[in-house]
Amino acid sequence: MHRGNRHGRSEQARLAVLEAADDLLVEKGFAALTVEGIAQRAGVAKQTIYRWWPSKTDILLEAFLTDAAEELTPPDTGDLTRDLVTHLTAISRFLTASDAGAVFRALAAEGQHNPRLAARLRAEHLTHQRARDRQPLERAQRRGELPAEADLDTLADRLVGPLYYRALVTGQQITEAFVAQLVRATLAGA
Amino acid sequence: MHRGNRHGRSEQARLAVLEAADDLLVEKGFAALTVEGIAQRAGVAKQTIYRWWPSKTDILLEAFLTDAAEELTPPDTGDLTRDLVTHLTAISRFLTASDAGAVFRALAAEGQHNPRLAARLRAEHLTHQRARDRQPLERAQRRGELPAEADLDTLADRLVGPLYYRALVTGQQITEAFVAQLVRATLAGA
Amino acid sequence: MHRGNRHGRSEQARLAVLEAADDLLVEKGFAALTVEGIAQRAGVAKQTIYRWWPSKTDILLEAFLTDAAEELTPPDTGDLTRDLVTHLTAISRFLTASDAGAVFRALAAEGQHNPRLAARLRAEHLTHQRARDRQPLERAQRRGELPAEADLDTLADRLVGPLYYRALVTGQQITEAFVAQLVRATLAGA
Amino acid sequence: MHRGNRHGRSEQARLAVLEAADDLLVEKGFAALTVEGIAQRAGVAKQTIYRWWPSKTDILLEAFLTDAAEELTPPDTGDLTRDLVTHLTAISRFLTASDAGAVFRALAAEGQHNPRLAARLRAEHLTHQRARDRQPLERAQRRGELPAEADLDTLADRLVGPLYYRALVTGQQITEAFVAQLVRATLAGA
DNA sequence: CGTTAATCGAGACGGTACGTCTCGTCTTAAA
DNA sequence: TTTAAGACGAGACGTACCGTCTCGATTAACG
Repeated sequence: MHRGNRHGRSEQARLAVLEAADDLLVEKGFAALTVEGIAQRAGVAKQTIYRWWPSKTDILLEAFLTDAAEELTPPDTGDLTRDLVTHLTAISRFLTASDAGAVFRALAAEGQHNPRLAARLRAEHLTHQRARDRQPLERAQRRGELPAEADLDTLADRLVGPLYYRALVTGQQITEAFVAQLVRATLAGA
Repeated sequence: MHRGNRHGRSEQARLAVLEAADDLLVEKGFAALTVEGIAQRAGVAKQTIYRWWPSKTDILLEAFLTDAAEELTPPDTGDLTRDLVTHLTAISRFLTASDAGAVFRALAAEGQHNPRLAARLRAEHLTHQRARDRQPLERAQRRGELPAEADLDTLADRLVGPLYYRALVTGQQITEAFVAQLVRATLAGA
Repeated sequence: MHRGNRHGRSEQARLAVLEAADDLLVEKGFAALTVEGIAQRAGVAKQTIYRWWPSKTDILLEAFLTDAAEELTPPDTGDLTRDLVTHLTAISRFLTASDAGAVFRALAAEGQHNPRLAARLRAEHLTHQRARDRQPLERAQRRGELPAEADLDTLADRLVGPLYYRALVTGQQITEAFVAQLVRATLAGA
Repeated sequence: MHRGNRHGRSEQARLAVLEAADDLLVEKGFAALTVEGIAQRAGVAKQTIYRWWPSKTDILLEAFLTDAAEELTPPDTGDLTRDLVTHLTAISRFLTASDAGAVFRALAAEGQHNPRLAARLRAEHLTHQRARDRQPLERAQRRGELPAEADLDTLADRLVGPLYYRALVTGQQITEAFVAQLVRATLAGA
C-alpha cells in the first residue's frame, strides 16, 4: 500500500477524498461542500487536497468520472425503439434519482460559471456520453432502419435534449409516457 | 422621488441594486458577485440589501424578471414553421449571446443547488415562458395545421429542450441548420 | 455601552482581547499564544483582532501598557539609598516574579527580532520607565547628595542594567544582598 | 570524507546546516528562519535536520558555539582599567555589530520563551563567558589592585550588565565615553 | 567481495495557524 | 422609518511550516 513519499501520491488519500466529496455533496448539498469539510471527513490534510486538486469542483469531477465511467451504456437488442426507450429511461433515472446524477447536476451547474470546468466536463464525460447515445442510432443505420443520410448528431440531441431540459431546467417529471412518445415521435420524424 | 425616509423603501436604491447585480454578473461572473460588491457598486448599504432581498440570487432573479419580462414572445405570421424557426432562433440567441441570458444561466445553475430558487424561477419565469413557447402550436392547432390530439406540452419540450441542452450542457453551437432541421423533423413527427 | 458600529470600535471586544492575550501568555507561554486562541478565548472574531492590531505582539504591548502604566514608581523618603534599594527590589520582582513582567520579557524578546516592536516598546514604556528610574537620583542631586556634575543617565543604567542582565540573560537570582551591594557600591563610585 | 552510511552522520551535511542557519538568520531575520528554509539552503533533507537537532534553536546554538567559542577573551596588559575598557568595548561590538552577536541576541530572546534553550545557553556559553569576564578582575585581585574581599561576581555583573541592558533592552548606543565612565566609576566603587 | 545496515536527498503525509474574504446581524446618526 | 456607514461573530479560503513517514540510492565495515 502506498503512503505519501517520493514515489507518488497516496492512493488511499485520493480515494478517501473522492468518496468524502461524493458523500458530502449528496448529504449536505453543494453549498455545504467545503474543502475543509472534505478534508475532515476524509481524514486528510487540507494541503493534500490542494496539492492534487485545484478546486473542489475538480474533486467532484474526478469522483464523477471514477464512479460513473461505465454507466449509461445503451443496450443492443436489435430493436431500436426498445433500446432507445431503455436508454433514455436510464438517462432520466441517472439525472433525477441517482447520487452520480446529483454530482453531474452540480458539475453542470458550476460549469455555467466556470468555463474551464465546463470544458473538462465536456471533454472527459459528455463527449463519451454523446458517443454512447449515438450507438443505437448507428447500429440502426447500419441495419437500414434509419436512412443513410440521417444526421445522427441532431437526432441524438433531439432525443436526450428534452430529458436534460426537464431534469435541469423545468423540473417536470419525466414519465414513461413522455419517454415513449419522445422516442416514437422522434423516430417518426427522422 | 422617494429617498430613505419614513415613507417606505427607496425605489432609487432598489433599481441601483438590481442594475449593479446585473452589471457585476456580466462583467465579473457569478463567483465575483458578492453582496458587499453589489452594495458598493450600487452606493447602498449592505443592510438595505438584506432588508429587502433574502440572498444575492433573489436579487438576480428580480433583476432578471424586471428586465426580461417581455422578451421571447413568438411571432404570429400564420406560418407555423416560420414562426417556430424565428422563435427558437430568438431563444438560442437569448441563451447564448445576451446579458439577460447570462443571468438566466446563472439562475438556472444556482437552482440546481437551491430548490427554493428553482421553484421561484419556475413559477415566475419558466411557466410563463413555456406558455409563450406553446402559443404558435396552439394557434396552429386551432388552424387545423396540427392534429387536435397532439400533446402540445411534449411538442414544446421537444422543440426547446435540445436548445437548452446544447446551450447549458454540451456547449455546442446552435446553427441555423440545426434549428431548421429541429423544427422540420419535429413537426414531421408530430 | 458601545458595540461595533459606525461610531467606533467595541470597547468590550478590545478589553476581552487584551485580557485573553495576557491570560494566555501567562498560562501557556508565548509559543502557545496564537491569534486564533486569543480570539476564541475572548469570544471575538479573528477579523476583529486583525482590524485593530497588526500582530499578536501589538496586542501584548497594548495589554502591557494598559496594565502596567503606573507600576514601578520609586518612593520618595528623602533617603536615596533606601529609595533605590526599594525601587530596584521592585524592578527585580517585576522582572522575575510578576505576570506583567512575563509579558515584558516576551515583548523584549520579540523586540530582538522585530525592530518596529522594539521601537514602540522603547517609546511607549522604556523611556517613561527610565525617567522614573532617574527620579530618586534627580531628587538627591537637588538635595546635594549627588554632585551637580554627575551623569544621571549613566548612573541609572549602572543601577538597573545588572538587574535586567541577571533577569533576562544569565537567569541568576537577584538577592537582597546583591541589590544592597549594587546600590552601595554604585553610589560610592558616583 | 564521511557520507551518510551506517557508521555515522555526514559532517558535510552538518556544516552545511549550521552555515545555512547562520546565514539565513543574518540575512532574513529570525522570523524567516524555518527548518524547511534551512534544509533547502543547505541542500539537505528535512529529515536529516530532525535526525540530529531537536529544533531550529538548537541548530542556532550549535552554530553559535562552533563559531564564537573563542571570542571575547579579555587581554592581559597588567593595566586593569585598560584591559576592562578593551574587553567591554569588544563585548559591545559583539552584541551590537557582529553576526555572531545577532545569533546571540536571537538565542537570548528565544531563551525567554524556552527554558531548556536558556539553560543550554547558560551552561554552554554564558558560564564560560562570565568566567572570562572575571579574569581581569582576578588577576588584579592577585596583584593587589583590588581588595581580597571584593565580590568579583557582583563586580563583573556591574561591568557587563549595563552593556547587555543597553544592547538588548533600551537600544541606546554604547559610546566610548560610556564604557570609560562605567569602568572608572565601577572600580572607584569596588 | 558481496551483504547489510545506517544515512542521505526527496517529498508526500496529517496537522495547526496564518492572514484574508465574505457572510448575515447589529447599532448608530442623519434625513 | 429608512438610509449609508461600518464594526461585529462566524467560518471557509488557500498558504506556509511543522514534525513524521516512506522511498530508492549510496556507502563502508563485516562476514
